[in-house]
Amino acid sequence: MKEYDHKKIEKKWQTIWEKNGVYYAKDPKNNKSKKPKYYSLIEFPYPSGDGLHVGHPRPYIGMDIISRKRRLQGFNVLYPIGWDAFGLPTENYAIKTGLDPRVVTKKNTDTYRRQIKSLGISFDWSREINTTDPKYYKWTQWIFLQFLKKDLAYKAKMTINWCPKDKIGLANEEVVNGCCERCGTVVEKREKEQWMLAITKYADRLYKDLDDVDYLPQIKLGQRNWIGKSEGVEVDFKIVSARQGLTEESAKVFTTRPDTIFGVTYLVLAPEHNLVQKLKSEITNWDEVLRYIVANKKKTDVERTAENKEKTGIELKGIKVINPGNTQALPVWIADYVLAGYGTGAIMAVPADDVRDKEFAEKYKLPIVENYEKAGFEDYGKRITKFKLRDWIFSRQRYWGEPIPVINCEKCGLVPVPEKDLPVELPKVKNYQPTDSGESPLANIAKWVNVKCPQCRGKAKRETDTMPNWAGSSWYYLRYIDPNNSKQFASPKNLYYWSDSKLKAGLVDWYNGGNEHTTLHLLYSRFWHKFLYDLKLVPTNEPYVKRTSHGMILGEGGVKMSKSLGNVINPDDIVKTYGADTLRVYEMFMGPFNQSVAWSTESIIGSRRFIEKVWRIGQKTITSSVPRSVPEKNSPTFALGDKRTGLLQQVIHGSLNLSPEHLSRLLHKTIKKVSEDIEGMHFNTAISSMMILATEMEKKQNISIEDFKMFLQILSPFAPHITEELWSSLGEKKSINISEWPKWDVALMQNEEIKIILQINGKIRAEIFIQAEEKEENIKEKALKNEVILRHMAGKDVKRVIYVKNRLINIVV
RNA sequence: GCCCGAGUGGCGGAACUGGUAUACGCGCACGACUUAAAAUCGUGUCUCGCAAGGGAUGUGGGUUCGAUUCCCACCUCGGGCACCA
Repeated sequence: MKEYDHKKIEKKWQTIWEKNGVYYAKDPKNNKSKKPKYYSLIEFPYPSGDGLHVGHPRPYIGMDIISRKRRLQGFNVLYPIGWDAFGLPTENYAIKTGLDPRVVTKKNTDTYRRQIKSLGISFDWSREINTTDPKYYKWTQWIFLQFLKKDLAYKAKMTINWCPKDKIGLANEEVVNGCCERCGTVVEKREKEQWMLAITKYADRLYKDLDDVDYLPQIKLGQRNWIGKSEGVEVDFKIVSARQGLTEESAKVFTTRPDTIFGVTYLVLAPEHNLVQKLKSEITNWDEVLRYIVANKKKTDVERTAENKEKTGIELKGIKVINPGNTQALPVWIADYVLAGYGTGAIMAVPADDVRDKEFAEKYKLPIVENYEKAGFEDYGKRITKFKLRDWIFSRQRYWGEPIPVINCEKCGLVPVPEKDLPVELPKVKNYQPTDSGESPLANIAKWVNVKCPQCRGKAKRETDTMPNWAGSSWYYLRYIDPNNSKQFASPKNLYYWSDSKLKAGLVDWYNGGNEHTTLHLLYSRFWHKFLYDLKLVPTNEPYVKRTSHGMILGEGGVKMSKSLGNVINPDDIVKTYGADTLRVYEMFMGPFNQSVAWSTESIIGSRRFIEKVWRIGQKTITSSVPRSVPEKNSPTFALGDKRTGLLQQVIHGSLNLSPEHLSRLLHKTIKKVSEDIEGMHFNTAISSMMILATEMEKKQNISIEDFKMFLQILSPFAPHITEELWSSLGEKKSINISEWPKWDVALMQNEEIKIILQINGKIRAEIFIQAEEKEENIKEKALKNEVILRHMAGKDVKRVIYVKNRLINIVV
């Protein structure tokens, strides 16, 4: 018997697969097979310097199982990978070491590629992309220019987060609890011109079109919460001043509860509200008000949170507003609990019904009207829809990102870089540290910055801001479709081919990614896709037909795996000791795919034992085999996972030697279970059922080659190397990867006898066996005659007998 | 504070739309094989009880013939958002 040598087998097949290109997807021009297309996608990794840890491959393995199954089901599968390589860690590393980020990225992607390849994931490596490759980001810049053309990219003065120690502008994601993520210094606010993308123009569609896609419910909910749609009414409150009476001005208030208008006791404006400045001359306590506004503006995020969100405010004396509901004059306040950026920046306060208003009213002794009359929804204003979503701040003052392809001309203003001049390549610099002024390090490269204006040929300067690292990942799934196209980001022919046949529904058939990306990345890429759709550059309205997510792999003991905790497990070590197939099976077996699970090196051995068992059965089958078995009628039966009767237990533990019919029955049940479990990503239970089958196969003296091959096929997406090796040892000339997914035979699965549980008042007392087609009355009669049942029922009357088909009988006494 | 997810053996976890709770795996104990060890195989492994039988799915209620599953209240943990009117 041949020894199972995972190193030899895995290396052998990985080399053969790569040489033969078995996992290459076929594009329409070289595809004559008429196979339907299937596009499965994982979130392409950020290649960090630490290399892969065991958590990274989990989604790759999950989608690999889906992709491999699809190939066996006869699809032309596109399962690509690339690198989302722009970003902070590489840049920070460059600042620290002075190394060129390009060199660092090359080194990191080489490591990642080698590690991922060692796991036998069926990626189409011929389509590998890298967001930092000028040939790639040419098109990221090109799409930006299209946004600019449509006025969806614009510049605006924005308050940004500024780290005074690092002298650098921070993205919101880089601010943790009001402090700089890198050095922990309290972040200040600074006004700066920023590039913005008008995602809010798409808010309604991004919200509504979720109805048409197949995302997990919690993912849809995450998107909806983030977009934050609320339906309400805009109500006008006329302003009266003590000096001149009724004014021309009115305060517009947005409310989702216009019915509470009779409960309004005061009005609150955000301190930044422009009405405050407009009414300056009418406000009798202006000095005091101005002091409050200035003090409030100075506050950092840290101070605001540290104050435990105690609401503060000040009354605007000398002015009142008229409640359109009951013409009552109400006081007007400004307060920090009203946000300038949402709604109209003004609220009508109903302290009886709103906890925040109540808290404020109690603090400042404002009136509270309980038990007021409710109004109709639209009686005092017009219906309006408001979104929480803000426009996307699209510029970063960083080096390692796509340069924004715009030129600032003294005469012409902002001029887009002509498309023929793309890409605007990142120049090499000596120092990656940002400048004191908060500009990107690119601002220091005079040779690169100073250019001629493309319009007037006069003196001009390049935009030195770069794009956020969300940019390259907002459209990468489109580039895989045509990765080497130098004329377009992808050809219409390829785009059309890889789109869902129903069109509009989406393009990627199944996209799996992390929960942490279900808001931003998913929303951004949907936004870009819809924009490209409006330009008729992509054939579908949505990018992803289906979206699922995976849970993280945590370190031993359930804490996050991190370098600082020293609990990082490198997959290289596991592959070396146990093999890629074992690692794959273990990662899928350890727990539900969509939940976080703690790593346990101790438990891997179980998966390795299973793989070895498969190997032993394989060796046995190769040397001696029997023809395919046919089940006999009336043979004893059992169900998967049925332990109570002890029958399966006896089977598993060998005290009962299973007939070939049983094996066949169990095999077909397992085929069904595995086929269905893969679709629901219940990989753990799929493996469990194959373990049961393998245990039983090992008990058998002889297994038919046909049966064993079917087992290998359903196992192959999980453990591709060992199954390919055994498949070829059984004389197959073609790869198991292009064989046909086995179908379960319902006739072979059926049990002749069914076990029925007998309960009295819901308590289990006994069990009986019935024939598959037996009549209900007969079954009930049998149950009532059962010895154990009679004993328990002595002296009691039967009130009801409940029969659940093929399951149980409950006798109520 | 709000939203989402989750609480089941020593551990990771099973249980389809309310119908045999603890599948599968790890660990542990004992046994077989072995000079021995490893590997492998076998037996056992929620709990009380000699048994018949009873009790257990975070806690307390409810609905039901029957609840891990549905409803209400609460507790704990994980994740997200932070005054969104």
